[in-house]
Order: sequence, then structure tokens, then C-alpha cells
Amino acid sequence: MHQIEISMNNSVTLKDIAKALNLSISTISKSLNDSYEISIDTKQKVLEYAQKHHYSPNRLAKGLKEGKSRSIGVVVCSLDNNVIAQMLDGIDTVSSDNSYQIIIMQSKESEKQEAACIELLYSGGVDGILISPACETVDFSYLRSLQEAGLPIVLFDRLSDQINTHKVGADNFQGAYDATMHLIKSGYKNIAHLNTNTTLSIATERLNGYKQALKDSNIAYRPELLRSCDYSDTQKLNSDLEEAILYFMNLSDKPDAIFTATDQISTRCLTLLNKLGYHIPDDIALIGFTNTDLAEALSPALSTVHQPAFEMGQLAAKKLISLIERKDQDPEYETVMLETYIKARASTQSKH
Amino acid sequence: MHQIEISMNNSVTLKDIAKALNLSISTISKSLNDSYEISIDTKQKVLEYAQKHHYSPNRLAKGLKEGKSRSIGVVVCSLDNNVIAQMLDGIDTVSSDNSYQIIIMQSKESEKQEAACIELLYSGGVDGILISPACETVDFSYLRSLQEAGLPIVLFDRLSDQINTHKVGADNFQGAYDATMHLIKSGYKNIAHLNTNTTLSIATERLNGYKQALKDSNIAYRPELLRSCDYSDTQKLNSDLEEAILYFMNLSDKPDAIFTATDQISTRCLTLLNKLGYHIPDDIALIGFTNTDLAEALSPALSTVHQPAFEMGQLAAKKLISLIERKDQDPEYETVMLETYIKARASTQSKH
DNA sequence: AAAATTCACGAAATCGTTTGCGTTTTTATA
DNA sequence: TATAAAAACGCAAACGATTTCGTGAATTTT
Repeated sequence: MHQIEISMNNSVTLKDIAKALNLSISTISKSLNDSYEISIDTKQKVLEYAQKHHYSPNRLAKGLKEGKSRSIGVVVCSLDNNVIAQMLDGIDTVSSDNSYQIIIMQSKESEKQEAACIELLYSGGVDGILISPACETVDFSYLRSLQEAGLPIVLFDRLSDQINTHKVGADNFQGAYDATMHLIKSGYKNIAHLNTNTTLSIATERLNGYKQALKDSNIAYRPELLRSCDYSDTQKLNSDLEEAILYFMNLSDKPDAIFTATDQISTRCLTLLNKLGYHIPDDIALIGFTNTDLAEALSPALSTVHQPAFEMGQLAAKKLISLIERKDQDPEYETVMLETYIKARASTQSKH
Repeated sequence: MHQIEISMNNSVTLKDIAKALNLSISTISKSLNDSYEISIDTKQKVLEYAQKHHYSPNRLAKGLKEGKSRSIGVVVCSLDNNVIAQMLDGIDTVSSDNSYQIIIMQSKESEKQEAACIELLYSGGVDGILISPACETVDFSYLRSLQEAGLPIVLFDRLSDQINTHKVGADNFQGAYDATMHLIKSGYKNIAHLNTNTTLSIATERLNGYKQALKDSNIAYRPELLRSCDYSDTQKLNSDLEEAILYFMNLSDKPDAIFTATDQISTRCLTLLNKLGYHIPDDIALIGFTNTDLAEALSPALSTVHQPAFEMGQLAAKKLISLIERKDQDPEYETVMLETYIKARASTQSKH
């Protein structure tokens, strides 16, 4: 039988190899790092032994020594979300390709918890942080102070003016503009808008796109057709949503279409409208931001504004890694807005 | 103005505080760890300075010293997946509560990539690994060797007999049995089954549940009503799926219902049946495993077998942490199967 | 007042790597 | 042959934190 050579609690270290081969620790280290100082014979012996015994360098020790951990902290509001999952997928793809590990944490839309995440990641020695801020978050000073202390930070999806760094998001203004325009061109005139109550760019940009489309089409903006839902808690979101829909449908001059601003709002809105017995799109048309691949299979098929979530994640990770590795000295921070796509389906069928 | 006190590249260390307060490093460490050896006055001074300068212990150093990193490696096939996202949410909740960080990696259903993930996590010094194996994976010897070397491992969702440890999954047999029974009780007799081509327990358990329900209902199992799809690649999955459906519908004695075994298969199957012009449930009924919260809103509303994904994640994380912290010496490994729930909707309406 | 405790702190080893520099041995040059 | 230059390796410091042990000073005990 072949004995387990590894000590019970941990793996082979340089010291173990050194002892076994009767060499010094530094010789082992240099051999494994293919240093010119070591003879080919020795290198081979060391390499062979190391492979046989599954040596792999202790990342903690290496990180400590080099001041780098080759890990990236990712802070998102929630893991259980389509769009976010796709962004994480993109982040992970790029990170893995560049041998970075990602440490994911959830803020659950709480500013406080978000700060705790960041703190933990920072002290954990991450080389940089990718963050999509919680919707509660208004104070970016802590993040700024970390940035000033030298920690690379990149914002993605939800952006903010309060911090100067690379930012990768979707072109929310254009997406909202296109969605609204699509409704207008399909014959809808009284277009309501359901948004969140956040201070983040994502909300205002989409609102502005909506307004601009109305303006460009010479349709007056009616404040009563704008309602926002509390995004911090699912319960509240649903009740706010139902309330808003009932409010819309009881207006004397009620809307003939709704444009919804986020994934959750879009899909829940469809569900609620169905439940309340409204017929889409005859009673009311619906288009909204969401990335669900079930849009086609919904009842009715839901027209959507699709965000390139995977690509956003990829780009954000690339930007962060370039900051970490200082590929460009003294970087010019830029904000990239990736294009969104309208996918017109039955829920916004042209008015006859 | 208030100057940034932190050095450019990194944070405050014990040494910095020691120098600033003219004390020794050990005194600082002990103060912050509230040691009895230090006077109250000194402790207060140190604490005050530490807080003011945002000191937080370097996790790498601490981990190195203690031989623990307070981090957990999580290996899943994909991030972009509903059920998995919910499981990750559960894992993260428990991990955060116990101050563990989670490092998530994707195997993308590849055995090779999975091995690379595990290797990376191990050398990264994780305290334990949570893994839902890739469907390609047949060889668990590497995982076993790590386990023998002392690394705690817990399997979740997709289990395997090839490794002896804690396992947390859904009661797939019962879920499949219930789903099939539900179809039978609703008047369907010719029930087809769409599954994956994997060797993992998840597939065979669901198949067995299906078979058992047929048997208990005195319905003969017909091999031609069982088809499996390649799960390793989305393209292939879709084409396999379409092929299988066409095959089913062209049988002389064609099925009047389909029971689908996984999230992806279930939702795509619905989409495909719609696209092919079949009417659900009149032409063919459909029930399948999936956790999507859009089931209600689909066309038609999809009957589902729901897995307690969040809870599975929670429990798996708890089990792993208890292994890590050796709450029970020499643990009796156990396999927990959490209950699934049938949610009957329009897609399996009773035959008239 | 002398002895024994307690108190408050510092020195140094340790975790596993990396790396600059010193040392020995071998080889090449004058 | 004496000397310079490479080659091959070891020593030791460093990264930041924890922890054992040792040491003066202050306090208490007889």
C-alpha cells in the first residue's frame, strides 16, 4: 500500500521538501521558481519530488510576502438574481483566466452590511474590489478612503458620481429611451413608468430615458404616471407594486402601457397584472428591463430591454485587473456604458 | 485638512501602531485581543488609535499563523443558474454569519476544470470545500486524497457514492415519484421522462422515482419514453431536447405527458413545445424540476417540483463549518435529503 | 523593612514564502 | 600556477500577526 505522505492537518511545504532532499529552503524555492542560480540537476530532483508529493505553494504565505493575494472582492446586493448571476459569471471568467480568485459577498441592499463586506474584503487582503452598490448606499466616503489608500476599485452595473474610478454599466438611458420609443411607435400613448426609489444612477438614467422619449415624441410627461417601489425588501416591493398598478388602473385617464425599470419589477409586474385579471397587451402593454431567458415563454411573451450582463462583468473585471496590475500608469478613469437590446414580443404588440 | 495616514500601498499594521504609540508590537496585539496582561489605560489608547486609523488585521498573516483562513471554497458547475444561485445564497448566509468568506469557482461541467478549481482552492488555504460535482466527473480520487489529507469536504445538490462525507441534497427520488404520481392522478398514462446523461445520483434517483411511481400504479415502464440530453453544453442540450420531443411526438403510441428532470430541461422544454405548436396540457402535459419564480407566469403556468435550494445551501455550509471546527470529534458522516414540493399548475391540469 | 506576588510590558519564535547577499566549490582566464 | 570569474547553494531578513516566556517595577504580604 501507498502511504499518505502529507501531514494530517496540512500540505507539503518547502521545508518538508528541503528536509527530504537535504537541501535548503531557499534552494527549493528557487528551483520551483526556475531560478538561474540553481543547477539543472537539482531543479529536476526538486520538481520531481514536488510533483510526486503534490506540493503547491501556500497562497497565504505567498500573498503575505508579496503583498498581493491574487484575489478580487466582489460585492453585490444579492446572489439570487438573474442579471447579477450573469455578471458574476462574466467576472469569474475573466478572473479565472488571469488566475485571480473571486470572493463574493452580499450586501442585501443594506449600506451597513455593504460596509462590513468591504471592510472584510480589505482586511482579507484582496487586490481590488468590484462593487455594485446597495440601493441604500448614499455615502461613498469609506470606499473613497480605501481607494485613496491605494486599493483599486471598479463600479459595475449600479454606478455613482461620488467616486472617481472605472465604471462599467449598461446604457440605461438609451435602453429606457428605446423601450419607451418602442411603445410609442407601437401606438401606445399613455405610458406609465415603474421604477425604484433609489438614488443610484441606474434609476435616474432610466427615468430620464423615459422622459426624453416622451419629449421627443411630443407627449407630455404626466407625474401621476410615475411610481416607484421600495427595493430594499421583497415583501415591500410586491405590495408597492400592486398598489402602484391599482393606482394606475384607477386613474381616470389610465395608462395603456407600462415600462418597468428593473428585472424584479418587470417579471413581478407581469405576474400581478395577470393575477389582477388584466389582459396584456389589450388592457395594458408591458415592456421592462430583465434578462430572463424565459421572456419568450411567459404569458404573454414579454418584451424586454436586455442588458449585456455577462459582458459587463467581463469588462469590469478586466478594468479592475488592469488597475491592479497597473498596466497603465496613472490611469484615466473611464465610464463605459454597454449597449442594451430591445426584444419586442407579444406584450407590446402594435395597437390595431 | 485631514491627511490620509495610511501608507500608499497598504493598510495600518501592528508595527505602525506600535511605532506611533511607542509600544511593542506584542502589546498592541494583546491590547486588541483584549488580553488580561495589558492595562486598561494602554488598551484604550491602542483601541482608540486603531479605530481612528481603521486598523484591521491582515487576514493573510492571521491565516498563515493560525493555519486557518476562515474561508470556504465553493465549486459549482455554473453561476448563471437559478437553483444554484439560491444555493449559493444559502451558503453565503451561513458562512457570513460564522465569519467565513466564500470563494466561488465554476467547473463549467468539466472534470478537468473542476480539478483545477479544487487544486487552486486547496493551495489557497481554504478551510474546507463545498462541492456540487460537474456532470462529467467520474473520478473522485483527487477529492478523496485531499480529504484524507485532512481537508473537510461536503457534497451538495449533486451527490456521489464515491466519497464518504457529509452530503446534502434534495429528496430527488421522492420529488420524481410525486411528480409522476401527480401526472398519473391527473389522468395521464403515457408519461415520458426527459433526464440528463450524467452518472450523478441526481439523475438516477429521479429516474428511479419515476419508475417506482409507474410500478406502484401498474403502468408498464416503456424504455422508448425515456430520453436523455447532454448536459455539458447548452447548444447540445437544446438540440438533444428538440430531437427528443420530436421523437416522442412521432411515436405511434405517443406520450400524453412529460416529466422533466432538471431546471434547464424543464423550462426549455416548455419553450420548445410552445414553439413546435403543441398545446399544453391538451396535447401534452408537462411537469418538471425547477425553482424559477416565473413558473406561475409562464404560458401555461408550469407545474413544478421545487427544491429547497436555499436551505440546502444553508445546511451544507453548516455541515462543513461543523467539520472545520470539529464540533464533533470523529464525525459520523450523514446524507441529508431535503424535501421537495410539488406545485401543481395549469400545465398538468386534470384530463377531463 | 524584607520577601513574595502581581502587574504591565517587551523580546523572540513561529507560520510558509521570497530574495538579496554571502560562501564555497568549480571552471576559465591570464 | 596563481587568479579571476562563474556556478551552485545556504543564511537570514522580511511580510503581519499570535503567543510563550522572561523581566523589571509596583504592589502586597509577613
